[in-house]
Amino acid sequence: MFTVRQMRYFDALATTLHFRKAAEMAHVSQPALSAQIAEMEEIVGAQLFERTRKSVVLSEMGQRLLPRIRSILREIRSLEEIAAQKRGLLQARIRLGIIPTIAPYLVPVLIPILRERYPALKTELKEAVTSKLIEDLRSGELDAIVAALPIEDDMLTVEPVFHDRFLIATSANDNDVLSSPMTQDNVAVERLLLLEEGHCLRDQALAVCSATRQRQLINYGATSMATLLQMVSHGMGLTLIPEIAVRAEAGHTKMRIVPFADGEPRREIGLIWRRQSERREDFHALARCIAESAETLRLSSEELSVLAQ
Amino acid sequence: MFTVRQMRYFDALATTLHFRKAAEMAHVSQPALSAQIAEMEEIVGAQLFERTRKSVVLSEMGQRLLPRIRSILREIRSLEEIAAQKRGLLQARIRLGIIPTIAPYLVPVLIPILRERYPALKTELKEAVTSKLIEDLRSGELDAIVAALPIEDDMLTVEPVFHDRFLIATSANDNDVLSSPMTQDNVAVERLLLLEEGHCLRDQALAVCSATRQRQLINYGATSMATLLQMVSHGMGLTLIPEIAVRAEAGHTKMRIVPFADGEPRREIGLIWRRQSERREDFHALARCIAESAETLRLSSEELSVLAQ
DNA sequence: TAAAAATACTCCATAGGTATTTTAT
DNA sequence: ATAAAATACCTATGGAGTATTTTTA
Repeated sequence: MFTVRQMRYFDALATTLHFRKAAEMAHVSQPALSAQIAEMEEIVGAQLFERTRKSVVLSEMGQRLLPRIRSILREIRSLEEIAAQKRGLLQARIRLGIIPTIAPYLVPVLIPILRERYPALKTELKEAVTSKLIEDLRSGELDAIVAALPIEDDMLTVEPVFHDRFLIATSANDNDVLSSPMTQDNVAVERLLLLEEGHCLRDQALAVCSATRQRQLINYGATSMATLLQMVSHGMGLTLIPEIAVRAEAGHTKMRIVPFADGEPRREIGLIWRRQSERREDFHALARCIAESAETLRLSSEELSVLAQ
Repeated sequence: MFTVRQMRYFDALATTLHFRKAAEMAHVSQPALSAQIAEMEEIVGAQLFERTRKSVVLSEMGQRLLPRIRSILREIRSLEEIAAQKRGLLQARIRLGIIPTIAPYLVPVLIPILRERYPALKTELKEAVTSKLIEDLRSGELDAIVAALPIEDDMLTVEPVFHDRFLIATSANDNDVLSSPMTQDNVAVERLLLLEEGHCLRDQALAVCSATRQRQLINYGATSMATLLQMVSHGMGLTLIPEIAVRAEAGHTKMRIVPFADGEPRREIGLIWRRQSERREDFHALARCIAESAETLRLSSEELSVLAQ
């Protein structure tokens, strides 16, 4: 009979209706997936998918099997979670995804806290943009993710964990911000540097800085906060920096970092997991640790005044 | 995560609570099963079974997993059956178990009928005593079995298919049966030859021949109808022979075969499958073929009078 | 002809088997 | 001492990967 692996591949192919994409989703090569699908068809003695040049569609038999296989995979996932729920909180492995504008700042603080408080916990971390993380979360590749809200997904449960203020980062010899305090309206959009497409922070920055004048944008997407801030410190422009990133990034570069003069633009960071997950308690405990970690990254007014010089 | 195979082994071990027996039930060696259970425990990071010298018991984690795993295995079995239900009747593989006192006579007739009527059908046959067949049927190793009724099992559905008369077989030079026609009461129990323990026909023969005088039994169990009838034809005693066996067995041996003078003792043969099986239509079709096969094995009165000489 | 799936092949990890040891009563 | 499970060790197979061919719109 079918193996669990075969059913996973079947599910992927039924979802994508495309061998290469299904293989990608299943993290295997296309021939590996083809072989397993062929093996399944051999077993039932009938085609599961009808292939033509431009399309792959479920055969009648495939349609009959799909809901059952999905249901089995769901049950297996729930089995995994029950197995993970050892006695007690956070005693098992947790596979956590974190977006790139949080991970490098949060992780060095979070991990020691977890290690001290839950020594039996094994953490596996993955850094990727929100859309990729959500995909992996839904597929069961990850147990939970840390990302910026809002996230709307029927399959997922979202718990807000902390707020992260946006500040403005400019070159240290740039006096604009001192002469005329920056507001969300008067920020020099034509000098605004952004992360590359896909990062939620890029979109948030645009939303904050009255993105009506988007035509004037510098069309260069940095691949990480660190390179973005390198650019800023070399006088190439200015950018939004999340508060949690400041201490790590501002230390070794000559930058001026100031709050907005009007209001407090910020992003809300949440912990997200599959709705049917049986590990709610685990995730709540984890969320508390994350909130604590974020707290330690918050800047005091003394630090802020130094950075604004 | 677990493989289907591992879950099957887990189920077997949770059922038997004995590694060797579980391995037997799963048709693998004991170390193979041990290795897979160890692998599962490695995966969850906890013991699933607590082993002591005299007992294997489910751990707390094992208990938590067991119902889920059973449920997954049930779903997988149902998946198999849906897959087997190709369009149309008997188009798929059918794994059929038949008891040893039927198989050699029925199979040569049944197979050609099936091959002609359902050319797409793949049959896999297994011959074993009823208790073994029921075990394999329940475990999903077989799809259906042919055995003597009654069979009482909540998990199974029984369909009566045909009746099979019992006749008396004696050596050709044995004149007892001619001088005084045999009845179920006067049969010479002290000369009655039987199959070995485990065969239902042995018990039926005893029931037919007023088994009140069981002390006088010859304590020799033949391993098959053929050897039993060899013994009879060599004058070692007499035995009950099912009608379906007569033509095949009486041809090449010097035996006298006569009906009982009183009544018509007989066994009822049925087709049995798992209650939740989705292949009822397949099984009904198969039952019809079996009934037809049995019909062709029935003896005419002419044949009977020849055999009685 | 270009994209997609199938095929060919090689390699390695996994599961299986047999023989043997360890363990607990 | 004995029965049961674990371990050691070897083998075979299944599934993976890369490279390549076949297919069809």
